[in-house]
Amino acid sequence: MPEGPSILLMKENLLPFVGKQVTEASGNAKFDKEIFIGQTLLEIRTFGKQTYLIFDNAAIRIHLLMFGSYSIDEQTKPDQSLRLALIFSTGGMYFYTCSVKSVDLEFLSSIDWEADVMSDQWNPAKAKKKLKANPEMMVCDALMDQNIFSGVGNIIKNEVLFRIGVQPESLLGNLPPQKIKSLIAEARNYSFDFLEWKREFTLKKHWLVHTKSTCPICGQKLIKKQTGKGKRRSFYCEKDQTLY
DNA sequence: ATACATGTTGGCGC
DNA sequence: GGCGCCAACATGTA
Repeated sequence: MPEGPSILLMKENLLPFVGKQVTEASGNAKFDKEIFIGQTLLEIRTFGKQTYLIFDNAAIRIHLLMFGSYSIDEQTKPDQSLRLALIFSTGGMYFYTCSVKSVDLEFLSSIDWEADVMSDQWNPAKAKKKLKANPEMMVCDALMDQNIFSGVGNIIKNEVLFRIGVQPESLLGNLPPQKIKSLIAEARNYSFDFLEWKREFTLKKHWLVHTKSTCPICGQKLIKKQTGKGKRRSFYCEKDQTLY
């Protein structure tokens, strides 16, 4: 489920509940669910991989992490994995094996919404500044950094780096300006391609390097390696992706 | 069946 | 106190 585009799709699916009143709240998430009963869901906002269900006095923050999932209108998984269920007169939303907590509305204003690569508020110039401030950082870590590219996950990371022909362990400070530019542009572009492919259930078919073994350009064997401080797996072509 | 994976956090040691 | 590294967690799949 979890990279930014998938979360945007989840939001779309939850949208019919906006304007509706919560009639029941349950699940094993450890926070005061009762206070949301009788409250109207005012808005759903996403920030990268996070989702905020916004009510009058507080918001519920949901993060699917690696294995989280959700369903609508019907509980589809064992009770034990149900973190949160919100029931409305028109149906319900169910969240499983994820991080759920309540945050006050003030918290929302502390979020740097301009860091969300899929947001209308996405600010490429600001991203550029953040990259400039970290010349020693590897580009693979930069892409995964939720303060810089909120919403980007490991799949997007691998595909973006292939698209722009940059080796994952390249240092930001060594990247030529036009590579920085395409890095920022493709982080957003690929996320939207991901969104459309995911919507059509053809995402995997479009992977060029992620989980692949040969380079689609030169046919050479791809390198599979844990890279960066995050030690997340990278798939890349030594020939078609330059180490800066 | 064992290992690994679309992710983050909290705790430990320095 | 702050930083960095790593274990822990959770579930489906190969």
